[in-house]
Amino acid sequence: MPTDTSAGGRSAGRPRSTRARQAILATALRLVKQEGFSALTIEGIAREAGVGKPTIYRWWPSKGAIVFDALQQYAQQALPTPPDGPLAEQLEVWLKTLFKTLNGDTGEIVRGLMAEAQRDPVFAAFFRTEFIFVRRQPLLTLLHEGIRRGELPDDTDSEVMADLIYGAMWYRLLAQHAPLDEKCAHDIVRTLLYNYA
Amino acid sequence: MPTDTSAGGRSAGRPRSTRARQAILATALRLVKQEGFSALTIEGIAREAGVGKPTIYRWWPSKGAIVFDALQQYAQQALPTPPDGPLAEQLEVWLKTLFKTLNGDTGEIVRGLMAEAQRDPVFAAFFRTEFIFVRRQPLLTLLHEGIRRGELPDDTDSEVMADLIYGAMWYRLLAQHAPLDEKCAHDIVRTLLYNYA
Amino acid sequence: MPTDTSAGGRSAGRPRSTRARQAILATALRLVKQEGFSALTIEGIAREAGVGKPTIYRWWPSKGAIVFDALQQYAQQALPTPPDGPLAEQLEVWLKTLFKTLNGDTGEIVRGLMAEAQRDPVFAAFFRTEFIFVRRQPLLTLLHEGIRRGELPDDTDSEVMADLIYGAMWYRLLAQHAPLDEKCAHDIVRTLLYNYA
Amino acid sequence: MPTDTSAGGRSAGRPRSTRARQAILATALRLVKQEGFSALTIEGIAREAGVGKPTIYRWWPSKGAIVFDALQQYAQQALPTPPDGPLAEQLEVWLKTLFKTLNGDTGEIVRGLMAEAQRDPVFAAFFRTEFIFVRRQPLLTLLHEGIRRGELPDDTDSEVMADLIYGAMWYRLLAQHAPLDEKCAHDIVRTLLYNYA
DNA sequence: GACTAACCGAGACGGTACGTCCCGTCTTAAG
DNA sequence: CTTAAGACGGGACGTACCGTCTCGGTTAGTC
Repeated sequence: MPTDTSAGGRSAGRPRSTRARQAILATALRLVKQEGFSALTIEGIAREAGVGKPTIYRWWPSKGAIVFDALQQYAQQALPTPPDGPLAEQLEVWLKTLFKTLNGDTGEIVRGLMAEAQRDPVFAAFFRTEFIFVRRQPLLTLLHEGIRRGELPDDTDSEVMADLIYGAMWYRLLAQHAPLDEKCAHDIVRTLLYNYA
Repeated sequence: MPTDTSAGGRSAGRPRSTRARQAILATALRLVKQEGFSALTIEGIAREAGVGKPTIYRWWPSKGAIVFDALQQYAQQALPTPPDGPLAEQLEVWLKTLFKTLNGDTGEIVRGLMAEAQRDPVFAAFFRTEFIFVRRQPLLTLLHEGIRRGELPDDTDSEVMADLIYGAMWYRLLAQHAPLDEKCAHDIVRTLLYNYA
Repeated sequence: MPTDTSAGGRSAGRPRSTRARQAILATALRLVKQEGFSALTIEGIAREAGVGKPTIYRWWPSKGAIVFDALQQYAQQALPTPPDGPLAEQLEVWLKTLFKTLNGDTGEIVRGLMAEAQRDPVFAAFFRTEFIFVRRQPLLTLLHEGIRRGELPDDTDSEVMADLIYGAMWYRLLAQHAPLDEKCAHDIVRTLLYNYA
Repeated sequence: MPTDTSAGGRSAGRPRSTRARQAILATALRLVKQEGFSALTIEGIAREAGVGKPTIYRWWPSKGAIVFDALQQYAQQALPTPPDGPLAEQLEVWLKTLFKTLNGDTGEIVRGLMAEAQRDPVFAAFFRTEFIFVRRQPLLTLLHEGIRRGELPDDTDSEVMADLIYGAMWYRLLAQHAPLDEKCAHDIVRTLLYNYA
């Protein structure tokens, strides 16, 4: 999280152990996949990673922060921008890719992070800034370009549009009342862009 | 949750104490308001309610179940069906009422319940059935009638429409990146029903 | 302890810092007075003295060794030999002086050192040699002279006599069941030398 | 320590587990013999005794308190009063018995307790009352009777006499500069009662 | 009106994890 | 070659809750 591994202006002292950092992140990732986010404990990570607990607390303030970092490494490649084309098509492609990654360990992890944000206000702020807003941006860009190209009305509120799209995703992810499949991606776009499609 | 207060087919013995049940729910509600969902503990409820821990475990399987029951008592009246009128208007009124209740203790509680559902699969199933689906129903009804009245295209997928609407709500509630205010309610409806408004 | 401050046969390199040594001993003394021996930590000394932990470990093997050195500096002047006179009088004067120094920080430190010796056999050996035996010597000398002068029977076992005198002191110091005051000094001498006084 | 195992006026609740209490004391005793007092940890006792840490903390405030209780069970029989006879003889017999028990595990334990008393003022008070004073009493009684019988001068200060005797014992026990053997017992008595022996 | 079964409060139990402190060792750059 | 700095693996600390258990004591029905 504030895991500044770059030496920065540091002048003296033993440098931070890369081995420890990697072991912690890898172990956290492994355990969260195996046992689920809520069964993950800092004690457990330390034990399995062969690392002292204080080493973890020195660098991460909470379980959520560790898992967030682990996830960044795990799925570091940003979602690819969809190829040029009609907005509806771009959105659909983009959503299908997104949903695919969420139908696996990533989905489970992301659900856990959102749950953690409900119980830890400090992590919530971090999560909002570093996850929610970061992931919203490409979608907003896509929408803005759609507006510019005249595929959406000039007065479209792209923020609300983004809330509708990402909202549907989170809702299905968290409530698990329906799958995040290709049909879902298609239907969302079709419903939102009905009269433009 | 399985809070079967009716004696059922039980034959004899001391009946369940109403006092204990009420004390537990009231205390849970008070504590969750005071300290937040994640600070709530069964131990704490028992202590403050003057009740033995086993009495709680006898009747509720988890913290989430208690809070769910407490919430049902607290806000038992269902959201009133909006008066007849154009769908866009009905939706907007309905959303505004809904958002108003979520900007308070109820919002905090509901966030906690959703977070709890991420960590407890048993509670998740219960929550989905008794909360998610139950709350979706009135919205679906509203949408179906809109379709019937020709205010929405015949082939509108009301399920996806509900996902978009409720999704936006949950997304803002959980990510807290923007408020659930009257403008939000208005914008959601306007964006979704753009060409019909 | 093995605080060999003389450069010895060392050949080159940065010489040992006098500043560090003095800072460590002074800080240790200050902290042990402020917080007590058992609250003293090497980490704390390093922090307060502005010194690296390894610097401490390089020169002292244990907490006890540091405090011992600090005490030596603090109360370096040996107890003055009492003026000539009857043995009983000499002993009483000597004990009164001794007890006075023990009713203060020195007492607390010495108690801590003895406690430390119970848990660290290496320090125990050092403490026995450098403290216990060193402090016994003047008393034994006094007793030997008393015997020589005929104030004690020829066959007096001065070792046991020293055990009785120092034993009473340690016992009161450690068990704290009675004060180490002037009356105590007087009574010890009177009781031991009853028929000679 | 306040280990009131008797039910007392208790009215409700699961009764204290005798098994747990015995396992804790037995394990503590075993470990203190094996590893020494300072290597003993509450965590270790809990682990080896198959007991939860909180169960220990519920009943004993500190490591010292546990070991004290364990010692009481281990060596519960009081030192037998020596048979009638001349005071010197009684004292010598009594001391020899006492020293014998201290040349073994008991001595190690008692040393640890005294060291613990130096670092924990609460335990120190307890130890003084329940150990120091309790053990002094029989010695004082012996001395009083000696005075009554005229074997010691009427104005003998039995408290100081007790300090000398017990002091020598503690001094040798803690400083380990000389053994607590039969010769020592004999010499102490002979030196103290020189002109009466 | 006694019986009796299920309930109640209380609270101890074996556990697990928490987050902190300090240990003694190590690895740096600076002097 | 020492120093200040500070990270490291490790281990114990004392606390909070977990969910289970075992009590003695109510409290209705049912016999």
